[in-house]
Amino acid sequence: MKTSTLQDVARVAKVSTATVSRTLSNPDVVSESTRRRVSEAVKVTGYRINRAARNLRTQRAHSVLVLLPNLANPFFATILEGISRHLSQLGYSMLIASTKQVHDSGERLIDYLDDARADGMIILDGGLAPEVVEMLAAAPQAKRILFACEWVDGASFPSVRCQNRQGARVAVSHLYELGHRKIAHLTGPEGNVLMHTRMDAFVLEMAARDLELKPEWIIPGDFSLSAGCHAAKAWVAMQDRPTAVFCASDQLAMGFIAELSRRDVKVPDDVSVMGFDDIELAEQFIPPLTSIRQDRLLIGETAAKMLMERIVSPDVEHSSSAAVLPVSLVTRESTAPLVAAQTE
Amino acid sequence: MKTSTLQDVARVAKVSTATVSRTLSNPDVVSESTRRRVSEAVKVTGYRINRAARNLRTQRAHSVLVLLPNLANPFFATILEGISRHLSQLGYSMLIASTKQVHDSGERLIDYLDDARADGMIILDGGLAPEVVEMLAAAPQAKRILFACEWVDGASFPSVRCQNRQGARVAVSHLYELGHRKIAHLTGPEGNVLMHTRMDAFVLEMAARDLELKPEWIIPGDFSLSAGCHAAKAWVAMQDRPTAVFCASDQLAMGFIAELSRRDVKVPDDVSVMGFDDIELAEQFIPPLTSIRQDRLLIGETAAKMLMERIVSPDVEHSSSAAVLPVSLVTRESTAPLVAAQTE
DNA sequence: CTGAAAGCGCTTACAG
DNA sequence: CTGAAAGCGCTTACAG
Repeated sequence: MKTSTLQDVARVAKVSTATVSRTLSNPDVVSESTRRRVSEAVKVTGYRINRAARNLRTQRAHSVLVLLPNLANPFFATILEGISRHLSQLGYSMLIASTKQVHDSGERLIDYLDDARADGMIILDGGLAPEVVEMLAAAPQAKRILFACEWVDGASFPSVRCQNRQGARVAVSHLYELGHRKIAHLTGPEGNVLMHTRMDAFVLEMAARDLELKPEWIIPGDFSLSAGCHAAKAWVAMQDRPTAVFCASDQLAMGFIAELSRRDVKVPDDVSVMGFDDIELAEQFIPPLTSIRQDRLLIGETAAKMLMERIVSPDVEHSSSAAVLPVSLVTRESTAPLVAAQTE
Repeated sequence: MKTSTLQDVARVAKVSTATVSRTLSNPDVVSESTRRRVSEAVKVTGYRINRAARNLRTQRAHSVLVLLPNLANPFFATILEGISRHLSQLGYSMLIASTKQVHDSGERLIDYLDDARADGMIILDGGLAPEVVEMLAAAPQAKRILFACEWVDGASFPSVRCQNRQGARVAVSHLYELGHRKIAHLTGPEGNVLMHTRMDAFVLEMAARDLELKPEWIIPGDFSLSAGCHAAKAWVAMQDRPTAVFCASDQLAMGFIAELSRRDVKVPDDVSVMGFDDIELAEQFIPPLTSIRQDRLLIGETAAKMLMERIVSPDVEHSSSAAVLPVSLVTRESTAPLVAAQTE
C-alpha cells in the first residue's frame, strides 16, 4: 500500500492538484461543493501531506533546532516541554542537539540553518566558542537565532532569561531578614554568564546592606552536585564560618547539604542554605530546599513564541531586547532564623 | 547573500549537476581531477546541501522520532544522549515528542511516518493506547518502529530493554544475603509493563527462597517521589514491618527515605531500602542509594543501532526478538545487614 | 567517467 | 472559483 499523493486526491475529487492544495491550506478560497468533494477524497485516499515536498516548495523546514549544552541535565526538560508545546501548536517540530554532539559530529551549528533542516534556533548554551557565535552572528539567518536562559554578552541576539540579578537580591534579603549577617555565595562555573550575573548582584546587595564579605565566602563551584560537596568541605574548614550560604543552583545546594550531613552538620540548624532554580526535586529534598524559582515552562514557551514571530514575519521590526521573566522566592525548610549558638 | 545550490557549484566547476552530486555522495566514482575541481567549487561557493530537496528526492526524511511519555522526566536524558550519538554518526537527526503533546496537538503518531517527517520511531512509552498500538502495527512502516525500556506485551515490535527480572532477583538476593527475611516491594504504576515484570520476578524470587510475603508488603506506587512518600506512611503504619524494601525505581526509594527521615526512621539502621535504575542522583543521595543499574547510554545506542539497521536495510530479515541488556547491583549505604533491634 | 533528462510531491503566480 | 504550468534543489537510471 503506497501512501497517496495530491495527485491521487485530485483524481478522486475530479479537480486539479492546485485546487486540492488550496482546499487544504486555504479552504475559504474554494467553493463549498469543492471543499466537500476534496474532503471526501482525502478521506477515501487516506491522504497525508508529504512534508519533504512542502518544505522544498515553501523553502521552510517547519522545524526549529534547540541546542542544549548537555542532554543529560534535567534542568532543561521543562523548558523543552514549553518550547515543544508552542511549536506543535503552529505545526512545527522540535529538533534537539547538544553542543558537544554537534562538535563531535564535525558539523557546524550554522549548517542546521544552511541546509534547510531548521528554520530557526533556540540556544540554551551561553558558553559557545566565540568563533561559533561570530559565525552565527554573521550568517544571513542570524535573525532566526535566539538565546534562552543563558546568553552571550556583547552579541546582539534576542534572548529570554529570568531576573537573575533580582533573584540574587531576594536571596540575600531573605537571609538578612532571618538575621543572617555572614552570608557566603557558592557560585556557578567561572566564565558562565549566569554565574557572573548572580555573583555580581550578590556582591552588590551585600555591599548595599553594609555586610562584610570575606574573599573566602565566595566559593567557586560549577552548578553540579559534586561542586556542592567540595564547597561543604571548604565551609567546614573555614575559621570564620558564614551562617548562611546562597548557592547559584539547586544542585549545588543539594550537594552542599548532602556533604554537610555526612559530617553531622545540620541544615538549617547549623547553617542556612538556599538554592536557585527551584527544580522539581527541591521540594522533596531533605530538608526541603528554599530556592529562587524560575518558571521554566514559561521560559520555553516565551522563547518559542519570540522565535516563531521572527520566523513567520521576518520583515517586521522585532525588539531585540531581552525578555526578562520574573523569579520568586520559595521559602522551605533549609533556611531558618539565625540562633545564638551559630554566632559564638 | 543567497545560499548556493548544486547548480552554482556545477557552473563554477564546469561540470554537470549530476557530477557534483556524485562527487559529494560517492567520490570514488569520479575522476581525481573532477573531484578536485568540484571540491574547490564547493569551497568557493560555500555550498551546503539542501536537505529538504534531498529528502524529497531520496524519499527519506533522514530523521527519527523519539517518543517519550513525558519530556520532564530526567530518567530519559541519558537514553536520548545515546540515541542521538548514534543517529548523528549516520547523518540522521533526532525529533522529539511526548505522548501527551502528540495527543493534544490532534495528530496521530503514525503521521510522523506517513508525512515523511521521520523514517522511523523509537518509543519509550509502553502505555500507548491499544488503538494507537494497533494502528502502528497495521501501518506499512511498522518495520521501522521499535520500543525501548518499556514495550507492549503481545505486540510484535522489536525492543530494547534491560534485564528487569534479573534485576528484581538480584535485589532480593542482595537483601537476603544481608540477613533480611521480611522484604517488601514498592511497585511502579498499575498497568505498566515494567511494574508487572519487576513485581512478578520479585514474587517468584521470594517464593523460591521460601520467604513469607504478606499481601500488604506489596505496596502500590507509580515510580514517583511522592508515591515513595505515601508508601513510607504505609510502612510506618504496618503491624509487622518488613526490614527491607525493594523499590521499583530510584525516585520511589528517594521519596520513601525522605518521608521516613521526616519521621525519624533511619535508613539503613531501621530499614534497608534499595532502588532500581541507578540514576545520577542515587550516588549523591543521603544515604547513597543501593540500586540496580541500567546502562541508559547503552540502551539508547542499541535502540538507535537496531532501528537504523532496519531503516537502511529494510529487506534484510532482522531478528524481531528483544535485545535485553544487563543490569548490575550497585551497593551503597541505604542497605545494611539486619541487626537484632530490627526483629524484636 | 560524465551529461541530459526525468521526477520526487508539493505550492503559487498567472490567466481565465 | 479553478486549472495548466513552472519550479523548489536534489538524485539516479540511462545512454554514451
